[in-house]
Amino acid sequence: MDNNASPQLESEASNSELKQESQPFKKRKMVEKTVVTVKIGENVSKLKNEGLPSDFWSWRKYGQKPIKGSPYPRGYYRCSTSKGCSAKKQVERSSTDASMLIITYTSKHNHPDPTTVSATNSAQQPKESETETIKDIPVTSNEEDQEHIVEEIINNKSIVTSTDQVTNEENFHYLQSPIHCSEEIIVDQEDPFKSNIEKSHIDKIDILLEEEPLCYAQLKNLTESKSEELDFFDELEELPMSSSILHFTRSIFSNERIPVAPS
DNA sequence: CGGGTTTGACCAGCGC
DNA sequence: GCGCTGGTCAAACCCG
Repeated sequence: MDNNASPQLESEASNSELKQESQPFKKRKMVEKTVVTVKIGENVSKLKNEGLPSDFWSWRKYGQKPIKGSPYPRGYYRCSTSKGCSAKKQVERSSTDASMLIITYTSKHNHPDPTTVSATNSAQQPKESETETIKDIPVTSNEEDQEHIVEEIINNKSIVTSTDQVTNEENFHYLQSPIHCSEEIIVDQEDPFKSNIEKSHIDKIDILLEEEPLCYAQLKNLTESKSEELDFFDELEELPMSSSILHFTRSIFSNERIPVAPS
């Protein structure tokens, strides 16, 4: 059934991977892989509860496995946006820091960005559904704008923290070929919002937030409700992405631009 | 009813 | 060669 299943991906422990289609001489390892480490806060779960998707792509979970050495299981997701899409992601919690999410993206989407498509279709109806339909339409056409904004921010070096020095824009090179890639992008959810954004890019974020007020409101409300924290960890194991995280990941992946830190 | 999640079984690579 | 472990499959179940 799943042909791409043959070149099974290895966990981040193995750095070299391969794409079976073009590299028949090896079986495992060498699939395009991008590891994104996301630091999460309590609010994350809340957003999820609101019905937001874990990503702007549609992901379908097809498996979950306990990982040796980690108390948390790893979830396996496949892109369900398009049938033939081989894009996958693995989501697990860091064994050392439960507040860290390790999201491993593998393969590429072989179809256009859904938000791009929808944006194209609806051309411009920026304010049409933005105000109240966020629950039903988690990804509005506005998000593309937000995406660009966030992407700008990223390119201006605010998101990527730990590898910041290495993966600066000039050092970014984007995955074009199925060569190796075991890189880590630390998306510290608190960092971009607290330190960098609040300071330097507050304006941009403001715009961003204005475009999606509910999202912002949620974020704020989330922090307030403590009882939800438990829920958070509970659900985390299944679907960990928050909208804010998704903003960052979107900005990173939507254009097939996967920053790779040279090893 | 369609799409997504859960979960046990199976398969295959890798290390010893 | 064998066992361990990670990755995938697929049937059953759940939910909107």
